[in-house]
Amino acid sequence: MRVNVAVSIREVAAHAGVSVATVSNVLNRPEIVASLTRERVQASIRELGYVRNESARQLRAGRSRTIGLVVLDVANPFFTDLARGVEDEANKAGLAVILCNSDDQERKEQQYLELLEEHRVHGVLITPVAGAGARLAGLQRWGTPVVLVDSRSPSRGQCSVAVDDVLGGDLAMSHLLSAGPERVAYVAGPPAIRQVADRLEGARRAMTRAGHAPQDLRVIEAGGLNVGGGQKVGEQIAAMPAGSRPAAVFCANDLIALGVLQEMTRNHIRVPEDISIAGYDDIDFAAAAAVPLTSVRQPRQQLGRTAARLLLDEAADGDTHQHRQVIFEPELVVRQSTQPQ
Amino acid sequence: MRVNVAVSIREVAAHAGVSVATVSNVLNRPEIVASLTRERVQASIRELGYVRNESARQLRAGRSRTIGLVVLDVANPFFTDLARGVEDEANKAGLAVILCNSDDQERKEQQYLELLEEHRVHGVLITPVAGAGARLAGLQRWGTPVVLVDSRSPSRGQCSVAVDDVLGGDLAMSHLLSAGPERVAYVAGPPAIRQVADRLEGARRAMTRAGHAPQDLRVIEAGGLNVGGGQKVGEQIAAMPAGSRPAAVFCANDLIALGVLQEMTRNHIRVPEDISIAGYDDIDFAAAAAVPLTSVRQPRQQLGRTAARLLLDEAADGDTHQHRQVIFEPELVVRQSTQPQ
DNA sequence: GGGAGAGTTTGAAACGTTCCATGCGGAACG
DNA sequence: CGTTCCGCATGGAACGTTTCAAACTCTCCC
Repeated sequence: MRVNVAVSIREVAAHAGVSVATVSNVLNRPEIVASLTRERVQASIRELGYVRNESARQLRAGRSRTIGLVVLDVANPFFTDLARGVEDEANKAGLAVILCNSDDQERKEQQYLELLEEHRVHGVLITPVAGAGARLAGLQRWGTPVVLVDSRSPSRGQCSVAVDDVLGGDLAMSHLLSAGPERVAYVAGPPAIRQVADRLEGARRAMTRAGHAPQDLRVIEAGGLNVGGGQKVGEQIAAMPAGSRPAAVFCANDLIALGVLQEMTRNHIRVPEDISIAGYDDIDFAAAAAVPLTSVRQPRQQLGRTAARLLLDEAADGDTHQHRQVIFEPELVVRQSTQPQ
Repeated sequence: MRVNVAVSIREVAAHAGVSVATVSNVLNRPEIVASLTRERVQASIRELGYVRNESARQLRAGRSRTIGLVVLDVANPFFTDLARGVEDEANKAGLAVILCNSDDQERKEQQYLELLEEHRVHGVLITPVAGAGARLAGLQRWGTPVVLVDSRSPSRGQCSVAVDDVLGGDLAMSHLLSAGPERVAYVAGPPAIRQVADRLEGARRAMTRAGHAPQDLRVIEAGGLNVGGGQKVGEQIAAMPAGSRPAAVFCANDLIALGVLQEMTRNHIRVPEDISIAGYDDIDFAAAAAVPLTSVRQPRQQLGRTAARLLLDEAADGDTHQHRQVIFEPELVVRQSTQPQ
C-alpha cells in the first residue's frame, strides 16, 4: 500500500498528546524528558512510522550533515580506497559523504562544487583538477572548509593531505636503476596533473644522484591514467627494436603499468628479464597481476581518514583552527616485475 | 577573507529593490520577468555571491533532488562502472547521486536506507543484501520508488534491472566443458548472494546438458567476492595433487578469478595449459591481466543507466507507473585463460 | 501559607524557499 | 469615457524542524 504522504512531527505530537517541542526534545535530548512521556512519544513515532525530515533540520541548522568528496576518477581503485577511509571517518561523526567524480574535467568539477555549495555541505575534500584555485577560493570565502587531498596546498591557506610523490618517484627509479639498465623511461599521464609531474621530478632526482644526466630519462606520455593508456604505450614500446627499447620503465600509476605489462606479455617480451616495470599506488590489482607488480605504496585509507579528520576539525573549530599540511611517506614494494639488485 | 554568513534571497531582493518573489521568479521562471528587472536581479545575485539554499528548496518541494545508490562493494569495478551509468543519467535529470556502500552488511545497509529516507531522496537504486525485503518494503510504503539493480524482483511489486546470471553461468561452463576437461570446479562467493547462486545454477545446467551429473561440479567457496578470496582458493587448488586438481574452474566473479590466476602463476601451474580459468563481469582488469581472462560480460554502464531511467520514470509518473523487470543477456568473452574448442 | 526552586512542558519565532492569489498600471477596444 | 484584459510585481502563507524564554506543577522549607 502506498501512502505517499509524509508524517510530520506535528502529527506525532498530536497522536502522543504532547507539544511539538516535546517530540523534538525526545528526538534530540531524550534525557530531559520525563521517562513516561518519552516512552509515549517513542511509541507514537513507531506507530506512525515517522521519519525525520533532514531538509528541515538542515534549514534550521544552516548546514547540512554531509561532506563532499570530489575525486578525479571513481574507477581508479586508489580513489575508491581513499573514499573508503573518508567514509569511515565521516560515519563516526554522523555525516554522510556525497561522492563526486570530476573525471579530470573542469566543467564537471565546477558543477559539482556548485551542487555541494547549494547543499550547504559541512566541507569539501577534493583532489583538484589542475587550476582549480579560483573555484576553491569561492567556496572558502563563504566559510566552507576545504581540504586538499593528495595535493599540496600552494598557499597554506588551507589544510592538505598528501604523499611525497617526489620521494616516491625517487624510490621507484632508484630501485630500477640498481639493476643497471641501459635505457630507462617514465610513462607519464597528463602532465598537468601534479602527481604525474612530481613523480617525474623524483625519478630525475634519482637519475642525477646515480650519475646519469636527467635527460637520459625518456618520457613517454600516455593518454590517460588508466589501463587503456598503458596499453597504447605498451604497443609503442613493443614496436621498438630490442636494441633501443628501455630495459626499465617507471609508470605514473598502476593502471598504466598494468596496461604496459599486458602488452609486454602479449608480445612475448619477458617481465622482468627483458624489461622491468614499476607502478605507483600499489592498488590491490598490482599484487594480483600475474607478474606481481613492483609499486610504490601510499597509505590510501589513512590518507582519506586523515583528510576527513582535518576537515571535521576545521568545521568544528571555526576560528581557532590552524591549517595543517600533512605529508605521508610512500613506501617501495618490490615484487617480481622488476629485476632484483 | 572569511565571511561565514550566507546571503539569502531576501538580501538579494533588498539589494535589487524588488520583492523576494521576483527574485525567486528570476531563478525559476526567468521568462515571466521583465527583462530589465531580470537583469537588475541577476546583477545583484552576482554581486552578493548569492547561492541557493538547497535545503530550503527541498523543504518546500517535499523531496530532495538526489537519488540514492546502495551497492555491495564500491571497490569492485563492476559497481563503479554501474555507478557511472547511474550518474550520467541522473545528471541529465539534474539530480545528484548519493553513493552508499553496504559492504554486504545488513547493518550498514539499514543505516544508509534510513539516511536516504531522512534526506527524502527521489528514489533508491539498490543491490540488496540478502533478505533486504522488509527494509525495502518500509521505504516503499512511504512512496519512495525503489529499483532493484542486478537483482530480480521476487514480488513484481517494483522495478528491477538484472542480467540473466543463470544464462551467464551456463555460457561460461559450456565453454569450459567444450575442451573436455576431466574435472571442473566452481569457485563461489557467499552463497547467500543471489548472483553467486544463479551462476552456479547455470553452470549445473550446462553440466547436465553435456551429459554430466550435476554433482560432478565441485564447488569451492571463497571467503569474499574479492581478490583475496580468490587467492586463498588458489592456494588450495595449487596444493592439490595434479591428478585430482580440476582442469577448469569457473569463478563467481573476476576478482576471484584474478586471485586464483595469480596463485596458479606463482605455483608454476600454467594457464590455460594445466588449468582453464573463467571469470564473470568482464571488468577492465580482466582483459588487462597478463593472461587475459575469459569472462562473461555484463552491460554494466547500461545496467546503471536503465535502472536510473526506470527510477526517474516511476518518480515522475507516480500512479500510472507500471513496474517493469528488465533482463539483459550476458555475453561470453573468450580470451587466453581458457583452452579453446 | 507563602516562596523558592527543581523538573517538565510548551508557544512561538525563525530558518530560506516557492507559489498562489491579488494588486496595479496601462493599452486596447467599444 | 468606461470596461476589459494583459503583463508584471508582490504580500504572505506554507514547508518541518529546533530552540528560547516562559509557564506550569510539584515539593520542600521557613
